[in-house]
Amino acid sequence: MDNRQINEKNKTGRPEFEKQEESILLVDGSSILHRAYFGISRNRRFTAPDGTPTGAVFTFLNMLFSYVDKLEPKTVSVCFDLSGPTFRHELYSEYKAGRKEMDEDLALQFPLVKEVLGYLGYNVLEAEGFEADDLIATLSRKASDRGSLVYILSGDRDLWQLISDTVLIVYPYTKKGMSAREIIDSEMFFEAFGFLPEQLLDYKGLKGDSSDNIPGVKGIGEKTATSLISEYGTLDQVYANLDEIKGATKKRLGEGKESAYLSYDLARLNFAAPVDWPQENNRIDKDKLSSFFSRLNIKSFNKRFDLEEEGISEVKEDWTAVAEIQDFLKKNEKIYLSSLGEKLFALLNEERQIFLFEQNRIKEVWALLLENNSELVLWAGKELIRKHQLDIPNKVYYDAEIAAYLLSQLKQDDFEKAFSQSFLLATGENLLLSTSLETASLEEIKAEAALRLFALKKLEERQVGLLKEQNMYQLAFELEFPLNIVLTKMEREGIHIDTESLKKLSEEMGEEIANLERQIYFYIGEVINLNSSKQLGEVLFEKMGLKGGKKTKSGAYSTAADVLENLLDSHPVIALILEYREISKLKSTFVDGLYKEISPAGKIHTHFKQTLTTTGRLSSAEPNLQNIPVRSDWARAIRNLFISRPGYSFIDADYSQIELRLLAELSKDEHLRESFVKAEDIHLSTAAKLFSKEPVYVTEQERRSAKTVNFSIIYGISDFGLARDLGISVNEARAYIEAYDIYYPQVRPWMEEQVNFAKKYDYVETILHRRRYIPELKSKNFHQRKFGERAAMNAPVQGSAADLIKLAMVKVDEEFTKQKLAAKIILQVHDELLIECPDEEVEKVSRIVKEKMENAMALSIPLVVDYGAGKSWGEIKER
DNA sequence: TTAATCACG
DNA sequence: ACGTACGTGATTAAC
Repeated sequence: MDNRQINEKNKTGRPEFEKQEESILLVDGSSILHRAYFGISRNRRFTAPDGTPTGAVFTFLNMLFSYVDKLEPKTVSVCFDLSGPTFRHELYSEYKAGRKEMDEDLALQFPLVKEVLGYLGYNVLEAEGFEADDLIATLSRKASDRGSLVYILSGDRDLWQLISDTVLIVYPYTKKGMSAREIIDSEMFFEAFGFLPEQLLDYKGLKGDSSDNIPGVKGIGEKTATSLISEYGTLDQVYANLDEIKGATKKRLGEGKESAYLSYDLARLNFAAPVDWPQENNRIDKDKLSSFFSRLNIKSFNKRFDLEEEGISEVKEDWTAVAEIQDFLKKNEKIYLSSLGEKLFALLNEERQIFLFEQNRIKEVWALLLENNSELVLWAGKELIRKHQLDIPNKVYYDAEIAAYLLSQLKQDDFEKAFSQSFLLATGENLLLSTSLETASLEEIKAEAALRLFALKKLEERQVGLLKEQNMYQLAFELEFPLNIVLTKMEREGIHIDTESLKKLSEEMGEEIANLERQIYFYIGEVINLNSSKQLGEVLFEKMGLKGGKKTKSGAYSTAADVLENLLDSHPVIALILEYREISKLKSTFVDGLYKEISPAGKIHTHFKQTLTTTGRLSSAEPNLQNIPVRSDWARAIRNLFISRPGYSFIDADYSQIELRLLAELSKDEHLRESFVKAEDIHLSTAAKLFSKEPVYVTEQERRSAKTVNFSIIYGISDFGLARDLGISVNEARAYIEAYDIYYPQVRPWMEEQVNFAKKYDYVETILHRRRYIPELKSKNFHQRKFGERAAMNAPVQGSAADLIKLAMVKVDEEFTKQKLAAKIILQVHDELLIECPDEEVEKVSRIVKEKMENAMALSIPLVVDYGAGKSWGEIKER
C-alpha cells in the first residue's frame, strides 16, 4: 500500500489506448444517458418530426461510438437500472426522496436508446432489483476471472472502486482537477485520491458522498478521510486503532461509527446480479437501424453504417411568415438551394425538409440565407445573384459548378446540361428539363425539387471528398470561392463608357472605311463585299492573278493578314485592303459592338466566366473586355472610351513577364532565374545568349527574335513554326532552339517532365494544384498527340499565372474592404488589373495593389508589377 | 451552325 | 510520317 507498489505496477502498465486482444466494454447506460441529456444536448432541443426529443439519444450514441472506435472491444454490453425494490434502496429511503423526478424529455429517450442498442447488436442488460452499477460490478468480476480486460464507461464515480489491473474506467469528460486523460487506471486513481481503488469504500464510509446521499461520518471531509485511509488502510483498521487518533477527529469517529458502516454498505456494489455477457454481439440490423434513424430524423450515422438516406421528410410551400423560413434555416450546418426552371426555387435543410417558393420571393429568402450562419450550397451563384439582382454576400458559398470545373467534370457550357451531367455523375439519375417543368403538376415539381436538392447534396459531398483527395480543397475554398464573390462585384460595378465620343469615333471610322472602299473598288475594278474573304480571294488570286496558294481547309484562297502582307509589294491595293480590314474589324467589334452593350446608366458590365478555360484563366464575354485593342492608334482611341467616374481615377497594374518568370520558378532553371533575380531585360539576355554577344551589342532585330523565341518556348515550340514566325529557315530556327536549350539547360528537361507526367497520370498541375487533364496524349492521331504535348508544357505556366493573379485579386479586394477604401477592381485581363478609386485614394491604392500583386505568392524569383493612373484606360496605356 | 478572320494575354 | 504555338470571344459570310 505504498508508492513502491504503485511503481511496480507502472512498470508493467499498458498504454492507454492500445487495443487489447480480449476486452469488453461495459456501459452504464443510465449514467451515460443522463450525461448525454444534461451535459450536452439539453439546449439544442433536437427532435424527431413528431416532436419526440432525440438529443440525448444522439449524444449517447456519439459518445458510445467514439469509445467503441478507440477501444475496439470484442463485445459491448449496456446496463440499465431497473426500478423496483432493491436491497440497497431499502437501506436508505432518503436516496429516492433526494432525487428529483426525472425530466419527461429524458425519460422518453430511455426506451429509444434501448431500442437502438438492440438494432446495433449490443447486449442490453437490466435485472429486476438491481442497478446498472451492480450489473457492471458483477460482469467485471466475471470478466476479470476469465482474464479479459474490462473497460467501464460510466460517469458515476462509485464504480471506480472496481479499478484494477484488468478493469479500467472510461470517464466521459475531463473535469477540472482531474487528469485530462479519459481512461483511469490504478495509478491515476492513486494520484488523484492518495489511496488505492479498493479502499474507496472505506473512504466513502468516512467521507460520505453528497451526490448519492451517503452520509459518512459527520465532520470528516476529504482531507481527514484521505489521511486516515492512507494511514490505516481500511475502515475496520481505523476503528481498531481509534486509540491512536487524537482530538476532534477521534470524537467524531466515535459518534459516527454506525453511520460510517451504513455508508460503507450504501456505497458497496452487489457482485451477485443474475447477468452474463455474450461471447459475441449480434449483427447489426441495418434495415431496422435505418428506419429508426429515419423516424427520429437522425442523419449523422447513416454514413457510419452505410445506410441509404430516405427521401424528404416534408415539403413546405405557400408559406408566408418570415419566422417560418428562419425556423427552417436555423440549427442547420448547410442549406442547399436549387432553381426549378425559371420561376421556382427550392431549399433543403439538414432535416430533409424542403421549402418551395416562387421567384418573387427570392430576394427576401436570399437576404435571410445571408443572415443565417449555415453554409450555403448551390450551383452557379454568380449567375443567380446577377439574374435576380441579389445582394452580394460577404462570405463564400459552396458553388458546385466551380467545384465541378476544378474537378474537370464540367464538359459543357450549357447550364442545364452541365447541371444535369454533374448530377448524373453524382446520383445516376436524370433531371427534368426546365421545359418539362413548365407544365409539371405540383406533385411532379415537388419530386423534381427533391431530386435536384438531394442530387446537389450528394454531388457536394462527393466533390468535397475529391477536392481533398486531389489536393484542391484550398484552391476551391480559399481561392475560387472567394474570387467568385470578387467577380460578382466587378460585374455589378461595370465600367463607364464615353458614349458621345464613341458615336463620334464610329462616324469617323465610317468615313475612313468609305474612303478606303472607294479606292479599293477603283483598283480592283468592281464592287464586291470586302468582308467576304471568298469574294476577295477570287478577285485577288483569279481575276488579278496574284500569287498565293489555297490555304484554307475548305479549299478557298486564304486572305488572312499574314498572306496579304507577303503580297504588299505585288500591288498597291493590298495595303488598302489591310487597312480597310483593320478599321472595319475595330469598328464593328469594338466600337459598334460595344455600343450595343452599354446600359442605360452608360456602363458596360462584362460577364466573367470562371468555369470555362482549360488552364484556369478567366474568360470575359458579352462583351469581351479582355480583347479590347491596344496596339494601334485606333486602338488607343477605343481605349480612351473607357473612362472613370467624375472624381475617380483608374489605376492599371500589370505583371511584367509573368509567364517567363513562372517558367523560371517552375523549371528552376538557374540562368533564367538569375536573369530575373538580377532584374535584367529577359529578351535582351536571351538575345545575347542566342547570338553569342555582349548585351550592349544586341540589335533591336535580334532582341525581337529572342522575344519570339521566349514566347515560343512557353507555347511548346516547333522549329517549323518558329521559322515561319521569324521568316528564317527551319535549320536556322532549329539552331535557335538548340542554343536556347544550351543556355537555359533546365527548361527542356522540365518540359519533358511535364509531358511524361501527363502521359502517366493524364494531367499536369499548377502551383496551386489546379489540374488540366490532357486526353489528347492518348490519341492515335499524331496531331492530337503533339497538341497534347504542347498543352502539357503550356498549361502549368499559363495556369500558374492564372492562380497568381486570381490570388492577388482576392487579396487586393480583401485589403480594400479591410482599409475601408472606395477602390474597386473593375477588370482583369490575364496579367493586368484595372482599378477605379477616388482621386485622393490613388497613391495609397496604387501601393496596395502593387504590393499585393507582387507578393500574392511566395516565389523564389521576384515578381514585378508596373502601374499607372489616369482618367481613361487609353491614357494610362499611352505611357 | 461553321469557317475564316482577327482582337487580346 | 506528320505539319506546325498556348489560351480566349465577336463578327461576318456562307452554308
